[in-house]
Amino acid sequence: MITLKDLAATLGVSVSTVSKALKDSPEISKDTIARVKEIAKELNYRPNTLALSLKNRKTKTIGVIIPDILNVFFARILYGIEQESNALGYNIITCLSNESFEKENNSLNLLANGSVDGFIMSVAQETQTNGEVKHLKDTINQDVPIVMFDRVANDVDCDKVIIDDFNAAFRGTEILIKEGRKKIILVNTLGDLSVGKLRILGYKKALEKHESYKGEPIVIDIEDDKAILNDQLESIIREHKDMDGLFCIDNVSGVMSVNIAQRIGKKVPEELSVIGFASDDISHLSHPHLSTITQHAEEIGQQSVRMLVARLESKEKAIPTSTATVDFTIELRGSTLNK
Amino acid sequence: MITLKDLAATLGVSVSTVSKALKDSPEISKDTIARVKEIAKELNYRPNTLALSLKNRKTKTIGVIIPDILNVFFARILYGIEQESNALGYNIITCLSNESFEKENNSLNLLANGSVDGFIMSVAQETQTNGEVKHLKDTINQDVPIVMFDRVANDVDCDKVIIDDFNAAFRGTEILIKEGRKKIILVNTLGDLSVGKLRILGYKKALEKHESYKGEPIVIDIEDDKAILNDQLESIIREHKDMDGLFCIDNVSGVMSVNIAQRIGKKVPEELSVIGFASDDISHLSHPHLSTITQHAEEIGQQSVRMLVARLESKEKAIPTSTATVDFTIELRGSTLNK
DNA sequence: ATCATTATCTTTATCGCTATAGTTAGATTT
DNA sequence: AAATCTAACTATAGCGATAAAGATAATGAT
Repeated sequence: MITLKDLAATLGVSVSTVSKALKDSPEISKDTIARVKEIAKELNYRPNTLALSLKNRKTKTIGVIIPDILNVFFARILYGIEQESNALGYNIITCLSNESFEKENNSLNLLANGSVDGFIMSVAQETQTNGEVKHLKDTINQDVPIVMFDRVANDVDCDKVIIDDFNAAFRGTEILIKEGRKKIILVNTLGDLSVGKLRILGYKKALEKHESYKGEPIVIDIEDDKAILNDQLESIIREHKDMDGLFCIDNVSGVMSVNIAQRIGKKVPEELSVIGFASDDISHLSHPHLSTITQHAEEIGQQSVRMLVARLESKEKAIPTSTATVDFTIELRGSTLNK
Repeated sequence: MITLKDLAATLGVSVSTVSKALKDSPEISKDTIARVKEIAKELNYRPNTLALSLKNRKTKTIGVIIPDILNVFFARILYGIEQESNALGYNIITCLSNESFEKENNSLNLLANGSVDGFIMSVAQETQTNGEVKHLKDTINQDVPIVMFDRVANDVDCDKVIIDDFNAAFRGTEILIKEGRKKIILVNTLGDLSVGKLRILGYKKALEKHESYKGEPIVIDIEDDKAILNDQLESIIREHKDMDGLFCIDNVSGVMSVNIAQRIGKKVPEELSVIGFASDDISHLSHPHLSTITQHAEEIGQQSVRMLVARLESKEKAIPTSTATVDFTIELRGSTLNK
């Protein structure tokens, strides 16, 4: 690695002259500036970011903690985070918590010591289930700001970026109701994640609000294990012969359900209308294509970065925290009647 | 942020005493060690990684450059990289090149100045198409080692981790031949990526080798654009009425093809046998499920980390580079006759 | 009692960089 | 010609941490 010292030695001047020359300081003669820059280019000098970070007490680096990178929703968010970070001159250090509290905690501790200027994260499932928040609060108290997205801890005061899951599910359910469906079932693959709970609430609220709908809400919890997902869904579809509306709140079970229903002779959308949540393009993998409530995952990532950077670069230190809501869109395809 | 200096001030001792105490140095009395540790814990002291990296001239950080994080294959590899890095005590800085040479180049330049100890990367499509290698060689010449995975630059001398794509395609094609298929078509969605070329070669070689197969190889290039993939595939299936074997070399078109064929009345696997490449679980999204050549993506990531860390931590500086081949497995499901 | 030895700390230098505070020699002022 | 100024540098300190070298007092050896 080439350092200022090396350049100084080659040129026979002092280190500080080189440093200043590279910054076009008026203290240095044009001639020297030119010579320094030439040799710097020739030797391919690159300032050591570490040293700069140490000196400036900021790293221009964001720590990102993703619960599950194999989930396309999160992959897309990471994509958005990376894009926007880059645009604003920041790098990202990515950590994957794999839904584990311990890994999440480790990552925070490991990086909250000057390695990153702040965090962007979605809370791990385990953390959320156990209601752990101390590690999050501690980090913030050490003056390392956190922006949470999607899965947020309500009792932690920090910037947040969320989808209006309640409303999204409400609107999605309404579509089925307005088709005149009589028995609309919600299949929950999200366990007790905050977003899942909100979606279930939205679904229930919609059924409640529309007097035309006579039935009770039916929420069926199943496991999000790809090996058995198919079988679980098939059982549900076979058992509930009179089900004519199906609301799936993840991004795989909807596609599967359409395919299963078609195969076992339950016509979609005539006999069964299906709507799902989506953050990727697999809606094309069912026939008919799945109607979805589409989350703008990249936008969530971008927005998170913007909020964090705004805080990091703001002059006043104590801007109040805020929560941004990113829009969703409803994309109707062949699995519902509406077109 | 709490520093050694802070601890030293609180305790009324020197900075180096604190430093040594925290490392249980025999130079420091047990009593002092205890006092130091106690206050360090109380104030939640965490050593500044930046300062350590600067001092030690190593960062325990790996730069990872991923061409396309929305591709599940790469997401899985990242997953493997993160896991193994973590296990070996390394952090990762993730950059997404989005298949662009410029972004790839920028990332290398930005980090190859002491910010990372080495890189793990897959070459961007643009880089590969244009045959750019200078930036890669430059980085290595600056003593920042690179491990390339999957898409590798043949004329760069560095550690590599690959799938034996040629052999994988060869074996996959053989399965169709042995079923007695008479017209086996390969659909290429990978443009001129190195891995695509190898797979096509393997396919051709298999047809050539088996004298029982009379036809010529047919390679159809289509675009990997999700919006039109469906239509493109449907056209192919409709046009080639006598096609009875279909080899898809990415991880989506196979699933789509099975679904399309079934829908338009071409029975799978009786009239058309389909096999695809896969790195994820979408094979379950077709009916019958897609038979696949499965890449062990996580393993590729893990292996890459192991090779890089071995080089970084080796005493001798000039270990010769090597290329590791990660196994694939052939998983036969319902889209082929074999069971 | 004198010198060497320990135990236990402190000082200093260094990693690469920058900001601040010197230091020259030559030009300008009076 | 002495005093002042300015252009163009150099030296120093500090970011946080550590290793090497130095310091000091108490202990032990002879």
